[in-house]
Formats: sequence, structure tokens, C-alpha cells
Amino acid sequence: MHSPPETIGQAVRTARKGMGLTQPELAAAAGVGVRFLVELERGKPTVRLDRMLAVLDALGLELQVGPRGHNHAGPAR
Amino acid sequence: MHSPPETIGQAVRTARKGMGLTQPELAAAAGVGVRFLVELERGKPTVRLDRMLAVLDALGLELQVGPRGHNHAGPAR
DNA sequence: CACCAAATGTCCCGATCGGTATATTCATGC
DNA sequence: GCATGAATATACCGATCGGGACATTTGGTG
Repeated sequence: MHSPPETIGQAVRTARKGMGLTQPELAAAAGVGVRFLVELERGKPTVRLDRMLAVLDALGLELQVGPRGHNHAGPAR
Repeated sequence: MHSPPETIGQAVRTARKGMGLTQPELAAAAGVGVRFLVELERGKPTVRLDRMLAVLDALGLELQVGPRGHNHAGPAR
């Protein structure tokens, strides 16, 4: 539960399903390719920040920077 | 107040200075190029996630995902 | 003026990303 | 158990872009 890409990916997936969206739907909404979304959710560490932000934005999520070990409650449950 | 790249960049710069590091020093510590660090701090939106995480890690910072408009106190203010 | 930190331009290699077809996984129904 | 359909994962290709190193320039300061 740090900020490894895998965690972000899971948060994305959880949020996406929470909104009842499929990968193609979210990908379209975020303006990215489905392939990218798949890899993002699977925790690919080398994704581009802007595309990731686009996805998070489409999900109503946001990135925050904070000191390590300062996690809050589950964001997207 | 979202999570635009510029915000992250500023957080990085502030934290770096707070630790009394120069860009080359932090870049070396994070295992990235100086060029990258400069662009990251300046808010380049297309940086790669893994490199950004490496820098944040070197600074003792962490990336978190949360609902929009849920920013906490500045990390290294 | 010299010095230090920072920003920028160029060159070049390598990796990412997008679209599609295909495989694989999953859940559900018969 | 097996079939059916949907969602998701992977491979290929080509085009684009990131980022490392170097040198240079700019800006601030003693």
C-alpha cells in the first residue's frame, strides 16, 4: 500500500468497476488506448504520467504527494 | 488544486531544497538524469512514472491516489 | 570577474502507445 | 460438464516521444 504502480493500477480497476465501466469505455472516456489501460491496471511502471492522470481524472481520482507511510482510508472502494 | 504535474514538480523541488540537495545530487541518488529532474520539477506532464517514483522515493515521498479535492497539508512546505 | 545552481538545445537509442485479431479467463445458463 | 457471451490480456507493427550525456547560456551572489 505504498505507491507502487501495482497499487495505482488496482485503485484504477476498483474505481472503474465501481462505476460499472469496461476497459474500452473508460479508455475512450480518458482518451487513451485500451492497451494502455490494461497495462496501467496491471501495474506497468513505465507508463506516462499524463496518460495516467487522464485516466484518474476520468475516474474522479487524483494524485497526491505525501510523506511515506501516510496512507489514508481506502480511496476508491 | 488537482494533481497537475506542476504541483508534483514543486513538491519535488521544495523537498529537494529542504534536504539541501542540488539537482545533480538528487538525480544521482534517484538514479535518473539531471535533465529528467529539471523537467520533472518544471512540471513536464509526459514523464515516466517509474522515474518519477524513483525521485520521490529518494526524497522519502510517496504517491497516493485519492478522490479529487482531498489534499492534505503540504508535505515539505 | 569567478563561481554555483539551474535551464535548454541537440543527438540518438530505446521504449511506449495505439489499433486489431486472437487467446484466455470468468461467470452464467442449459 | 459443456457451451455461450462478455470482459480482459497479449502479440505485432509502426510512429512518436522520453531521457541520458554534453556543452552552453542564463541568473544570482560574493
